[in-house]
Amino acid sequence: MPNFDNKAASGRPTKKYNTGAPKTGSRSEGHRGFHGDAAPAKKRWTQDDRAARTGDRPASTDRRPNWEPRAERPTTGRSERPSYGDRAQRTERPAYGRTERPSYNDRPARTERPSYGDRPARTERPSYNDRPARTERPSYGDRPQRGERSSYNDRPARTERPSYGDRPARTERPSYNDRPARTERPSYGDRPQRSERPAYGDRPARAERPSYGDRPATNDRAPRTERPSYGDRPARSYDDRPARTERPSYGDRPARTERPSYGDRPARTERPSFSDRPARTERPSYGDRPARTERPARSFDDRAPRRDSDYYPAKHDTKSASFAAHEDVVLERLEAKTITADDAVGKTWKDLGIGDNMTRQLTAMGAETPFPIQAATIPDVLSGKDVLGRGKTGSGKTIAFGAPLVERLMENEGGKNRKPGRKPRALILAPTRELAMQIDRTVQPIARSVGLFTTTIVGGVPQFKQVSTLQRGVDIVIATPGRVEDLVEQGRLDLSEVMITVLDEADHMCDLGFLEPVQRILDETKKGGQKLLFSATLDKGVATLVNQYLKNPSVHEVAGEDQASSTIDHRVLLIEQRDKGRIIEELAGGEGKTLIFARTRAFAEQLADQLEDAGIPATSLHGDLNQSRRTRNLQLLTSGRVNVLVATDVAARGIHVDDISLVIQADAPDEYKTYLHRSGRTGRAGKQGTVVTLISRARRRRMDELLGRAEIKAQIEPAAPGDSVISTLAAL
DNA sequence: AAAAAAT
Repeated sequence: MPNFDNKAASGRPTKKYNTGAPKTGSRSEGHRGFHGDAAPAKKRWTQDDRAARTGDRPASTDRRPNWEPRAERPTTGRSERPSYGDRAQRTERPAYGRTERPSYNDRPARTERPSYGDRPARTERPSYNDRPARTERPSYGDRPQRGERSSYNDRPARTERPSYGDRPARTERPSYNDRPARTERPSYGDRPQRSERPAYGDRPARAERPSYGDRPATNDRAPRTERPSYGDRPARSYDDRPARTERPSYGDRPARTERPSYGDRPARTERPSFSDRPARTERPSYGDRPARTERPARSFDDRAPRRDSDYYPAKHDTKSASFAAHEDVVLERLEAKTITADDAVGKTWKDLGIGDNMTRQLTAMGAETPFPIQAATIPDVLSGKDVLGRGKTGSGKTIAFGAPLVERLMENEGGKNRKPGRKPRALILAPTRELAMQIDRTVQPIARSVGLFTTTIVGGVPQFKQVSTLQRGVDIVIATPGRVEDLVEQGRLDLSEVMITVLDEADHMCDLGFLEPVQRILDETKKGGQKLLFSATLDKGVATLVNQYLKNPSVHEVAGEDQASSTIDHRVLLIEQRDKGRIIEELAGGEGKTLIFARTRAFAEQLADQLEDAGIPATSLHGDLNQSRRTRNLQLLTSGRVNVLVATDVAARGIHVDDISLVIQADAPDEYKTYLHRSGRTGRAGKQGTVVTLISRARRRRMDELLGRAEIKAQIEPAAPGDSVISTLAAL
């Protein structure tokens, strides 16, 4: 059972409804609702009974959430007060609620949260706003799931669904009376950009408002320096400003985008992280950006040593002699402390410095003796050194950093710091939520065996549970970057005591889109803290972080564990594009568990649908699904209720599912590292696995080159639907 | 293109 389920079960009280009137018919004295022999026979209500009753008793009473005081309900009769019951039935209503994100209403009450007033405005950070809003993207989240249509438990919670058109206006509703009035509430740095918001239809008409038409243009306003700087002014939150209607209209000001943005103002030296980086739109986009070496150093990155342009060769510059030379240098560094599998033979956990309790736990988890990568890295981690660890997919990296990390926290703590609200002392970052949760499943029992606590801090899931766990006190945080940043900014996660930081899939965490958040997070951790970087494809791409944050790291990898010695059979099928669907159907129809990789979410979803239509139970995993569905769909494959999962690269790295016998790459990867990670989902723990990559003939050359980089020997052959090659592969 | 925060 996934541990986050454990937590859900052990943690906070669940919402209780129906706490009001006792039900009649209790059988014994002393129970509420006991009527003795006089108890009236239970009668089912007919439609007519119900209709007759609704006049004096609002039907929705019983569904009153317990936070809504009954006494404050409007006194108006039901007929005047539209209730939930008057809303159209589900099927009649328009398909709202596409996004299914936790709504405002699910979040902790405002008053429980710290003021947001003094944190930097959201617009200063590169945001996810750059990608199309969820509602603009095809959403697969709320469709009835393939094969699961019977259950409506998954539909969005009531409060998440819109269609509130006929509800009383916000201010008239009693339930929100106790929340601060708008002007008292903290600033919503995260609200949509002005230009995205609807017009201010409800503010006073212009003629009634003081006109600012004559006001000098923005640029003529008092120069910035004379005004309080947003950065260092003392908690002058937006709370202090006058209520909206009292404020001057901004209608005449230039549109926001024309005004000097926060991003333009000089960097705040006091608060280097979370604020100084350039706005995303100012940064070159991925497509346009020059090769790494040509990019100017990021403006906020002054501490980083200036990059030597030769040191980071362009990605595809294989023919350059200097590249080869440098790569050798880097590889040499990385291989400096290679150990062979033989070196680990006969080593015990105790030999490596792992204590008895943890050893018992590790043994119980099936890790009776250390794997080579664990034998290699654990002593150095325990000695407090920064470590780079490279072990092939499925070689046991999680325990390689997890076990010594827990051991170090133990030693460092001396059993003293178990106070509620203690700050976390270790942080493990992963690129996907599923991976973070999987790591927690491994690390949590190890930590618990010595009385330490972990929590996952990932997005896509309500914050509340995470925050209250943090408040209770946690020693190890296992997280994805976005939510960590969010909570840090909210002041609800303090990383200043983090003495060990692990980057799992470290090379990926250095890719565009991850690197800068990771840098900001690392900046929040304790100065001089230990850093551990692990990946199956650890390469020079991590040099940026290594130079910036690591001190004399020791580098470990395990020799003799290259792809050649792996248990994976690599096949490439040259196919006609139009045959792809058919061939995938034939391949996926086999007995064993099959994981199919598609390049886009839409294609992943389409393929899953297609397989279902062809009578092959399949499910999907990609970023267009809400988190509960992602978790569940992955669970469907793990549990074996479904044998085929179609995923984007969200599932490429780190995800462990037992006994995947076939990996199909419906779209070939662009990067050899992606190939290695995808194929690493099979052939785990010494088992046999097959990877089939479908390509068009036009891609043959690129594929050859990619396989060369991955150091993989694959059989490449043409194939068409119905060919025996395909059925042979499918049967495996 | 995907992923990582919501609204």
